[in-house]
Amino acid sequence: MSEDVSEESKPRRRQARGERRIAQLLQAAANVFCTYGYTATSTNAIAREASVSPGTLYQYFPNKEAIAIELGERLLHEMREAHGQAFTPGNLALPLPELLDVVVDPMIEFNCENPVFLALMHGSEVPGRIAEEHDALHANLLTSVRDVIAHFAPTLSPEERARIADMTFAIFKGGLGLVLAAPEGAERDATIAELKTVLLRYLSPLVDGTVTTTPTR
Amino acid sequence: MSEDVSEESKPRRRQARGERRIAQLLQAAANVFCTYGYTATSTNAIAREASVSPGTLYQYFPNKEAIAIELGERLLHEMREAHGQAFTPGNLALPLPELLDVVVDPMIEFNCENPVFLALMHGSEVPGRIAEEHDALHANLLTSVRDVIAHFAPTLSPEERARIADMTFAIFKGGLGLVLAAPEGAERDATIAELKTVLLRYLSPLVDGTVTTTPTR
DNA sequence: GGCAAACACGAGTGATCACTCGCGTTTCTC
DNA sequence: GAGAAACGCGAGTGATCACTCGTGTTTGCC
Repeated sequence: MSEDVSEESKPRRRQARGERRIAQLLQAAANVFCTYGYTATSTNAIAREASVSPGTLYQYFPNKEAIAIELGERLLHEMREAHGQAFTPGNLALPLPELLDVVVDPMIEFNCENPVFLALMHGSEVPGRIAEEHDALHANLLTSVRDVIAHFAPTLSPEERARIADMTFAIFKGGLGLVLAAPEGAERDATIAELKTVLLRYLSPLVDGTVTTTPTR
Repeated sequence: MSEDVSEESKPRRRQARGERRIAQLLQAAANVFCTYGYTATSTNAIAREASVSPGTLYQYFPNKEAIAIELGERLLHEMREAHGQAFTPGNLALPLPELLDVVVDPMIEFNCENPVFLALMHGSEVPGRIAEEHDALHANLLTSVRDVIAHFAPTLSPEERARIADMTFAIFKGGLGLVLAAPEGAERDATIAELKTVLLRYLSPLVDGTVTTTPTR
């Protein structure tokens, strides 16, 4: 109450060693979450992966959920940085194929380098807090996609735009799973190209002014 | 060894009441698996959902995994029945839009009526046995899709066909999630129609004899 | 009706998990 | 270099879970 603290009510001073331990523990948690999922992962397993005692783990995190939350928040922060520039208004002037590159590539790269992100954000087994933040991110991304669609196809009704945005994002998520499953290298690149082909064929008719009815017939 | 049994080594005679209990327990298991996921579901919770004591549950299933396996096998069996006729050679003669209807509709209907199927087959938290059977089904479906693609686009290389089949299936899975998330009724129907539009726009160029390079430009 | 077997129960059991505590070590501050 | 505080440890604790067992009830069969 009357304390003079800058950030929180608990003025816990961290040493450099502590920060390193936290990073090490989060990295270990990411590994085991990735392999076994959140629920099936024990805190002792995280500590073991980090070559640290259970007591040490609990010096930095009050409980198991807090580990996932901190990990999720850091990933979310990185994610926002990585994709934040993708939807800048300047990119709206790009033609569709180039816009797809600009938006899809950083998203895929992020998920390739942080596979735990999908593992954490996906299951219904994750703690409520993570799910909430994921929903918020999801909603943000959907809004951006809707805006892009509104820019390319202003004549569509809001319902149709929403449906197309949902579908576009669902396609991306499905393709992202394929990309992550593919071995790195030429095969992964080909899968990424294929995903862009899908999106392009789906969205191209909108740009050309056509309505949503069946094309090429 | 020397016993005269018709089906298994344990000639356990089931009464009608027992069969009813099994169905009741599997239904209860489906409900809780759907809500909380396999790992986070306790056997006591399943018994409680079925209004039955834990001891009764273990009279019919040797362990928790066996419940999921039996449930999975029954679903897999239903699924094979539901989709078995979809890929019959006769349907190959259909034009693409009608073929899509014939294949996609029963698949979606099955998953709408058995949402636990996706829940069980999806997570990396499921017991190994379920994952194996799911992989087998997945491989079967992919082979069927590959065959259809080979029929419509015989000039493509096997690698390209495999990639396109993978992508087609990934799109379907992504769209299926959307369909299940949509409220039943007009909105769900519209989502299904949109999913078919995606698949049609993606696959149409193959039928027209075009190669995989970017279209409409 | 009477016997055997299937069915049903629910308190109990051992294992495992998230989490704690007391104590020893390292690092910071003066 | 001395005191304080952060760090580190790992055996321990209570809760929960998968699963069992002894006992009582219902059902099928003669």
